[in-house]
Amino acid sequence: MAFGKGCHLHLIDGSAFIFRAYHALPPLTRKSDGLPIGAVAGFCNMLQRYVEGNNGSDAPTHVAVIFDKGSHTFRNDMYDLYKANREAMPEDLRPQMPLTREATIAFNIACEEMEGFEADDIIATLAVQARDLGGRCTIISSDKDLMQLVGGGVEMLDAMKNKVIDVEGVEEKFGVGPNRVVDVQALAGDSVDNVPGAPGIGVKTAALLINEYGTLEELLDRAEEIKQPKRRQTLIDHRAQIELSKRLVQLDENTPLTFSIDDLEVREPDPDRLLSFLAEMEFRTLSKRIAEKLGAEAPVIEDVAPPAADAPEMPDLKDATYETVRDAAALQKWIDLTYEHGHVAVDTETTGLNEMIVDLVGISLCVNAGHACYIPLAHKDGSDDLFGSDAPAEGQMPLQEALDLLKPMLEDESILKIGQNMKYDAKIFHRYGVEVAPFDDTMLISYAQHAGLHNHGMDALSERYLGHTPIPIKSLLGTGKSQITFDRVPIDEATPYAAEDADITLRLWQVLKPQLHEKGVTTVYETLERPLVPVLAQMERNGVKVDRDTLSRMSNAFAQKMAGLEAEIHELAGQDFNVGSPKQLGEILFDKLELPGGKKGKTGAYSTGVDILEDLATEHELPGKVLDWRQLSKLKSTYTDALQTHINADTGRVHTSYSIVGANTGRLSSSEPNLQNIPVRSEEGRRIREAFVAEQGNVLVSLDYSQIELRILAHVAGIDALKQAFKDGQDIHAMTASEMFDVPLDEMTPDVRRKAKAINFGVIYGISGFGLARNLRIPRAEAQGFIDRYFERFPGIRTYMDETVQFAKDHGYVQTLFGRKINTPEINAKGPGAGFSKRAAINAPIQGTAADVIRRAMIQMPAAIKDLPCKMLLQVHDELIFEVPEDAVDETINVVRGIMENASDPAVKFDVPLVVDAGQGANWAEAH
DNA sequence: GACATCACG
DNA sequence: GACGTACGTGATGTCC
Repeated sequence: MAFGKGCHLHLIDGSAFIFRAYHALPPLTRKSDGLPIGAVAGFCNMLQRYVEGNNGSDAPTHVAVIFDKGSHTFRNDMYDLYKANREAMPEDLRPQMPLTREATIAFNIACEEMEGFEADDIIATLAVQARDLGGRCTIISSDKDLMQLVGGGVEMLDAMKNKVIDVEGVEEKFGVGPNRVVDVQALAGDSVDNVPGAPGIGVKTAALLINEYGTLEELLDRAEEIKQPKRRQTLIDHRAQIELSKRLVQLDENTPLTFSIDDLEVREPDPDRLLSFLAEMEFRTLSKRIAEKLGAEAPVIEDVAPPAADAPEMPDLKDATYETVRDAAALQKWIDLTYEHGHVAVDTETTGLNEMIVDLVGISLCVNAGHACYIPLAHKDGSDDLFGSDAPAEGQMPLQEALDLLKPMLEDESILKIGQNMKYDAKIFHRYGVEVAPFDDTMLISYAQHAGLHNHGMDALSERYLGHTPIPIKSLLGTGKSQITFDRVPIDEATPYAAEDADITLRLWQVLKPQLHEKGVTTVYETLERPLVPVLAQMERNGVKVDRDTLSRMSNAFAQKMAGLEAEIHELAGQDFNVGSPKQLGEILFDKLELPGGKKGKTGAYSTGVDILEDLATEHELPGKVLDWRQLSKLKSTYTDALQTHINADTGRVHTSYSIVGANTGRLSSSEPNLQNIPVRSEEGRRIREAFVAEQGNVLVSLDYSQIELRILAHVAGIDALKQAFKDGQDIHAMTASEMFDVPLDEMTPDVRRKAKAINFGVIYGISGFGLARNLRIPRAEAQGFIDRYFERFPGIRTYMDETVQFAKDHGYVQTLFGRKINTPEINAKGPGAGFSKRAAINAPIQGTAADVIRRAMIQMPAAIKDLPCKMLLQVHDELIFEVPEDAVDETINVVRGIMENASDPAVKFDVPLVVDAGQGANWAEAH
C-alpha cells in the first residue's frame, strides 16, 4: 500500500530504546558463552511490549526502527566538538549493537540506518514525507531534539511514560512552538550534545527572547535593542557561535534516503524466524511469552552450563608439597617472592577460635597456586608427655623475629594480602602490632556474588570452585574431650594443613575475583563489604561493658521464681515432669489433662509453642504458668547466665563477633554472644539491658533509624501517600489506618492503628491472608479483606511485589538499591516452597537496602568521629550504640546522626527523608 | 545433630 | 482448588 492519507507511520528511535534497555537491566550474559545480552533482552522486551500495544484503532500502517550509524556525521564537519563530551560506549554494550538490528529484523520490523546521518535526520526526513503525503506520524522517543518536528500530523510518544507529546507538550517544554524550538536550542545550547549556544542563556531566557523578537535571525539582527546590557553583549559577541548552534540542532529533513516510505509497511512477524532468534539469545521467559501470543510452540532452550575453562590452569592440590619455614633466611626468600608477585595469600593458625583471647601459633603464605609455606612460631613439644609439655618444639624461628620481618610486607601498600575471613587474621595480627593492608577477602568476594546460593566458608568454596576437599582440622585436633589445640600439633603435620589453607585461599581468589566484575558486584564488594572489615574489627575490640553483679543478681531472682512456678506447675499437672521438655509438656496437656487443640507436628510431637499455650491459657491455669516459666528460663539461660561467661577477663567487657556474610540480605549477624537479640519487648527482659553499662564518666548513646524499611518501601514502590506522610513527619501507621478504614486521624483508635501497623509490617514480609490472620488473631477472610483494601488504596505496592517476583524469576536474583544482589535459586520451584521463595524475594530488597544504608554509615563513621572521644560499640540492624564521655554527648549525636541520615548519598537519592532518633543513659535500657 | 522454642530487628 | 505461609537471624535445652 502506498503511503498517503489515512496512513500512520511509527518511527522508533532505536538508540533511545537500546540505552534505556541497557541502563534498566543488570548486565546479563548469555549462559552458554557469557556474551553480554542485557541490552538486547531489554530491547526485545520493549519491542514486544510496543507490538502488543498496537491493537487499537490507531494502529500504525507503517513502522520502522531507526538507528544511528557511525559516529562521524556532517555535524562533526561543522563543529569538531559536536558530541565530543559523550562518554565512550560501555564495553559490554558494543557487541550488542548489531544484535539489536538483528532483533528488529527478527520481529519483521523495518530497520533503517545510514552512514554519516544521525537517526534523528532520517526520522525528520520520513516525518516530513509522511506529513506531506497527507498521513500521520508518531515518533516513539522522548528526545527533545526531535520536538522541532511536532505539528501538522506529527506527534511524539514517550514510550516509558506512555505520554503523547503534541504541540502543547512542546510549548510546555520549550516555551515556544515546535517551529521555533531550534531557535531556543540554538540560544540555550545543550551540554549533552556539547552544543555551545549563548553563554549564560538557558531555555527560559531563550524562549522569552524568541517570543519577543519572533525568530532567532530577527533577534540577532536587532540585538542592540536588548535592554539588559549583559544579555545584549552576549548575543552580539557570540553571534557566530549561536548561528553554528542552530545549524547543529536543526535536523536535516532532506536526507537522501536509500529506501522509500512505502517499504515500511507493517508486516506480520514470521514465528519461526523470531522464535529462533530468541532461542539463539537464550531468552526463556520472553520466547515463552511471544510463542504464546503467536500461537506457536515455544522453542526448547537447553540449560547449558558455562564451560569451566575460564578457571586458571593450576597444579593439582593433591600433588602439592609445602615448605616449612624455620629461619630468617628462608622467610626472607618468601617475602621476596611476595614482592615479585605483588600479592600473597595469608592465613594464621591459632590456639582457638576467639580472636580476643587466642595466641598466634603459625603463619602460612602462598604466592601462587601450589607454591605455599608454613611458618611455625609457637608449637609446643608435647609428644613425650601425656599432658603436653610447655617446651617449644624444635625447628621454629622466634615469633618476634618473624613478625619483624613480615610487618613491612603485611603493611606495604603495594602488596595485596589475600585472606579467607580476613577480619579474623587481621585481629590476630593487630594484637601483635601489625595492621594488615591492603587486603582482599575471598569470603566476602564469594558473598558479594553468591549470597543466597551457598555459604562462604573455605571448605564449601574449595569443594565448589576447586573440586578439592581440604584436610579436615579434626584430623589434626581430634574431637570431643581429647581435642587438642593447634600448638600441640606436630609441625610436620601442621605444615600440609596450614599451607594448604593459604594455597586454597589464593586459588579461590584467582577464580572468584575476576567474576566480581562479570557479575556486576565489584562496587558492592568494594564499598559495602571490604571496608566494613576494619570497622567491625574495631567495634569487636571495643566490646561493651557488662556488669556481672547485676546479671548474677538477676539470675538468682529468676531461679527463685522458676522454682516456685515449677512447683505450682507440678501441682496443677498432678505429677512431676520436666517443664523444659516440650514433649513431656505436650503429653501432660493433651493426653493427661485432655485439653483441646492438640496438634502434632511433622515429628509426631504435640506443638506447645507460645501461640498454642496462649490460647490454652483461657482453658486451664497450667499453660500460663508454663509460659511464665519459659520466659524466665530463656532470660536466665540465654542471657543472665550465658552473658557472664562471655565477659573477657582482661577487659571486663563482652566482645561479640559480627559476621558480614551471616545473613543473605546484607544484614550483619552477631554471635558468641549474640548481642543483636538482647531482650527489650517484655518489661522483665528489658531489665537485662540495665547490665550493659558505660565506663565511669561515660554514657551509652543509641541512635536508630526510624521506620527505615517502611520508608524504603514507600520509595521503591513509589507510594505517594506514604512518601508524603514521611515528609510531613506523620504517624505512618495511623495514616495507613486512616486511608484503609476511612477513619479521620483525630478519631484514630489504638486498635485500628494496631491493625494497620501489622499490615504495614506484613507487606514488608510479603503479606498473606493466613499470616496476617494469625498475627492479628482474626478470621482469615477478614485479614484477606484488609489486604485487599490495602492494595486498593496503595496499588503501587502490589505492582512492586509482582515486579520483584517477576524480576527474581527472570534473573534468579533480586537487588537492593545499592546494587547488592541476593540470589533466589528456589524462586521457580514448584510446590510448597514456592510461596516461601516469593516472600523472601519481596523482602530481600527492602531489608537489604536498609542493611546497605547502615553499612554505609558505619564505614564512614571512624573518619567522622576521629576527633571525638567516643567509641562505636554495637550495631543492631537499624541501631548503632556508642560509649561517650558525658561532656561529648551532644556533639557525638550531632555528628553521628548527620552521617546516618545522609548515608545513602550520593549513591541513592531517597524520595523520603531518613530520620534518626537518639537516646542516652547510664545503661542500654535508658539509652534505647 | 535435629528439632522446638524464643530472644531481637 | 489445595497447598502451607508472614522476612531475617543465633542460642538454648531436650532427645535420639
